[in-house]
Amino acid sequence: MTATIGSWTVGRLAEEVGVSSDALRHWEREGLFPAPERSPAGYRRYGPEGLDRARFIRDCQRAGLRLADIGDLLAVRDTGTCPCEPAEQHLERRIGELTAEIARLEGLRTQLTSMLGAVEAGTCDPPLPQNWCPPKAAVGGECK
Amino acid sequence: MTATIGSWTVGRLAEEVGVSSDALRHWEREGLFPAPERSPAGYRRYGPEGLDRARFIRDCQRAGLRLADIGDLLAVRDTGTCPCEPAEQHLERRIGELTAEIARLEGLRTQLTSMLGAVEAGTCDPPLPQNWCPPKAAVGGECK
DNA sequence: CTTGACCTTGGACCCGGCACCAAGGTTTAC
DNA sequence: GTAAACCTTGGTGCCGGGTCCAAGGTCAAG
Repeated sequence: MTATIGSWTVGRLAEEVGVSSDALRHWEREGLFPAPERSPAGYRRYGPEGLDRARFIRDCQRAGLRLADIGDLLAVRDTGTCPCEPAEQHLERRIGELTAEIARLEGLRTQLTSMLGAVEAGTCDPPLPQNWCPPKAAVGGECK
Repeated sequence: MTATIGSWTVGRLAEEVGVSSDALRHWEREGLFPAPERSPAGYRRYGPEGLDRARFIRDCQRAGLRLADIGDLLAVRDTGTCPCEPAEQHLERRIGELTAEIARLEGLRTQLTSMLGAVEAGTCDPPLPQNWCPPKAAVGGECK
């Protein structure tokens, strides 16, 4: 309430939170940050709530949430209530995404590993790139 | 050698390989594909080697390699020798990347899972976003 | 008072891998 | 012969999350 002039400029706030001032301005443009008060000269002036908000965004980002999702959470949070319910949904969705992505990457890694094994063994035709070797020489694969 | 007019147009080749004709043209622009012969009217005409090449690129992509890497492999392949050695390096590098990424995602998932657990349990202050709850109400966290 | 470090704005650019567009020429199927 | 379905080119747009830039105003230390 008290418009205590906590008085952080973008740069200071950015440093405090550990992000770039460009990032802070970007968040503002994206609607995650309400337009802060300005100094007579037009400099952004943030109070403690700006610090809190920036940290919240940063933490959510570290949790792998996207800015749009964070915006959802902030909207709830700004009503004065906990964003726990929507957070739950976002977390669940994100966990699902992570699980799928991990599975995909693991499958890929398995594939690559077997390819690598084949390459090292000198048998370089069966794995996925069936045609490692140029078509002409494709017969007697004296590879490697 | 024999300039057999295999005669695939971009569209046909694209369909045959299972990619878009835009993708084929893109690959050409990116230097992965040599400029093909042209029909009198200027249409791209691909022979069997185009088919082979497109499939090679597609397969490498499926293996998670980037176009730039595939370009490296093709350069070797075009000398008439197997791209096995460079492929080995790319594969190893890529496997390393995958391993790192998988580890990162798993860490993230663990974190999110514990956050989710906390949210469900109603204890929503300790996990990463320390301040789920708006600062004012931060005291008696009757969350959820 | 000067120097240098900060701040302002809008916009362009980056990564990767295309997708989509317009405006026009060509080929093919009926 | 004509309409549909293809092809050509160069260009812009998209996703996400910013970064970097120029040109200029402001503020603090010495």
